[in-house]
Amino acid sequence: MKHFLENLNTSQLEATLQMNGPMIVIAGAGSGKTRVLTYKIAYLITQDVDPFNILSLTFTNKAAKEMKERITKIVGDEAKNLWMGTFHSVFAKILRIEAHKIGFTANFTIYDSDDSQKLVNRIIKELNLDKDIYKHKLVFSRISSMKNNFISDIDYKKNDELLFSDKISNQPKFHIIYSEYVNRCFKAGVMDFDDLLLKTNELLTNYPETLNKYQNIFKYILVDEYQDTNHSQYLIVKALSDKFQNICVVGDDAQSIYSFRGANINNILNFQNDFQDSKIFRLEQNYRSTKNIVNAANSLIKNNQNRLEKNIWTDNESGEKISVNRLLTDGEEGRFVASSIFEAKMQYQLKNNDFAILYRTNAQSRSFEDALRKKNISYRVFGGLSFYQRKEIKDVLAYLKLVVNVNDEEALKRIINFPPRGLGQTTLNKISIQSNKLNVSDYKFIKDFSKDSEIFNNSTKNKLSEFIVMIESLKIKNKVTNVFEMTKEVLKKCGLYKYFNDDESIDGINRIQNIEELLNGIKDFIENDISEEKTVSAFLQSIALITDQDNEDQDSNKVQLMTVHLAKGLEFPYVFIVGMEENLFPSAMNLNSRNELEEERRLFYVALTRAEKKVFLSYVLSRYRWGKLIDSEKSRFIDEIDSQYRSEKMMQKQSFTNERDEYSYNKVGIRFKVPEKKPPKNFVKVKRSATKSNLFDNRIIKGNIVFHERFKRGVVVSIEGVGDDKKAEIRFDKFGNKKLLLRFSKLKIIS
DNA sequence: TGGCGGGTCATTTTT
DNA sequence: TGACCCGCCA
Repeated sequence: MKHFLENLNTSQLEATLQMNGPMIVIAGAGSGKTRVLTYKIAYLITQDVDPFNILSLTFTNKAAKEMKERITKIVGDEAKNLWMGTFHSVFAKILRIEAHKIGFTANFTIYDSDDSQKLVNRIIKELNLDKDIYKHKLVFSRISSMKNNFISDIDYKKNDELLFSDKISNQPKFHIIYSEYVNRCFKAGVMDFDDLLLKTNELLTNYPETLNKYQNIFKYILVDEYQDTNHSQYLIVKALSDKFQNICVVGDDAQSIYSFRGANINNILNFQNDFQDSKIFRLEQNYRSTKNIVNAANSLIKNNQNRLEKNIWTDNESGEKISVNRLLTDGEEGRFVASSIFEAKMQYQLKNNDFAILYRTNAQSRSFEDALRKKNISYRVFGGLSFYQRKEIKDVLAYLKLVVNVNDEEALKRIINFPPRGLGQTTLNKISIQSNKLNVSDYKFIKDFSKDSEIFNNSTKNKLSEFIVMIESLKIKNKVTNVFEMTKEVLKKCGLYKYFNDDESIDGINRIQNIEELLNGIKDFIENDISEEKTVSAFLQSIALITDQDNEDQDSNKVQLMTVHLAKGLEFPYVFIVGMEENLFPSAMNLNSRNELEEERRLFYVALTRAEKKVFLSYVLSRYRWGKLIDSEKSRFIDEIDSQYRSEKMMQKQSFTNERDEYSYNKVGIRFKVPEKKPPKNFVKVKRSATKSNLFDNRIIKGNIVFHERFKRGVVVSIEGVGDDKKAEIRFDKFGNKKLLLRFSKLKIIS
């Protein structure tokens, strides 16, 4: 058998074999950086480095999982012992071990940004601050940015400069919100996403022996996507690697696109100054794209001043020039893309998933969805609400969180009156005031003090005590059973199942299905997850830091629609980059400084380099934004691509003006009449989707006998509506007549 | 207590 | 345009 290292080119091999000392791998798009990272770790293991001593940090759970699998294939099960994961998940694990040192218990729960924002919002209200001046979203993002820069609420109060800038921006009370937020999280025994990094830094700074312990564990540290690390992450990496200095970071400054979340491109630009005697490796051969695409991307990124010099090249074929297309409106843009996909599919026998449509903002997806649907091309929109962010799922999880950590304020607030049990806003306000006064959590106040309190009437006292009894009994049960049984118990005992079941609307049915999906997921966790623990706590930990991007049917044959940000790290044969207009891409909000504009340009660079075979750019002359038709002009980025790598086509003015899509166009841009519009058949729309459950079969016709997961067997009485609104009235054997929206109900046609 | 309607506000978002 | 939040009213 060929040795695994023989799969590498010279520069990849050099980077892989360099074991010790600080090193940086500057890896251009498509240059095999993941390969180097995996092989490097595999190589370390074959050189007798204990996997327990290797820490490998990635930016997504998916990336970590894939990398671990690939390493396992090379070195076997030893790979299971690697410390591999996202910054957040690895340090959450460590924080649980060390929790007592920083005043937490190992059972701390984690607030997602939704929880955090709600808390900030409540604090602003409680402090009687003007919500138009203190906008909770902005306040929270400032808190987040402070934490990411390792500025605690205490540091903040001492910093005259920051306090002064708050005065100038008319938000002098910001520091009060900040510290109240921090205190409330502490009292609730929760950490938010940023805390997982901030508290890790506090731990490593304040406890030298703990720092020493982890320095000795993590003898080798590898960081992927280093260009997107923030200051907090930088400090952690720096501290942990300080003893052995075996630090390897991999990244591409040209693909740094998350500065708005605190990522600091200077981390990668300054690496060589930060780490003395570091070695630098460059991966410059691109294996992904055609010469035209690589050269076009190079010519674009040259316009950035702030970058590391490199020369990306490829041995691949020249390929076609980048096609630049001007359309009249966003509607036409949609139809243009759909027709182009349709034609290319026919002409070259391509599949739907050979195509991706990338846009700057989620709101742009609509015109493409409409057009693809009309052309009967199935597609999938990525992004949007994830499964675990859905209301009904968060409700169930809130009960589980409360069982693990009764002090979790957001969890309690979420479910104390859900399903409704007569504990409304008035009661909650009273509880808040009292618990704040006594400086205890709401739960503790209700449990220990509400009985003797004069402020509640007897009926409220009874309801409160019933609630406490319910939670306490769940806690007892939780000691002896697993998360699956617990969830079923919660659904039954807390009235959730009944509540959702009583709702017979389409939404209600959909909710029940989501909850069943959750149960399936939990069952899967119990049966298949490698960790031995099957507790509620272990389950919550496993989902707290995941998004369900990877929860999808990967190989499904659909055109993929997503933002450019989401496309990072992916590749597609044919890529449409749409909305190439000033104020949209580059975004109007990032035109105020060179740094902002350069990030937009890097974003466009990322978009271009996703493509293997061909790139289509499009821009329109006027577009609907926020309900208004506004004039647009061509993005400056188009002209920044060297003209020898692009070919501009101006569509004839009339070519895409027909709203009803009776016309299409041929290769030279002349319109022709589409023979006849057929009703959509077999298309799939998964808008803002995250589950597989939204698939539906549009072939259903009157008279079909169908099977529904919940209502079992039934006969289709009638069909009404079209597209997304298509509904079927079905006479179920056991449940009577129901009208179901086909796009939600997983109906199987029996005959 | 919760349901409706009007006013407001709009990027990107691996955790 | 549409999603979301808040406040008013039943």
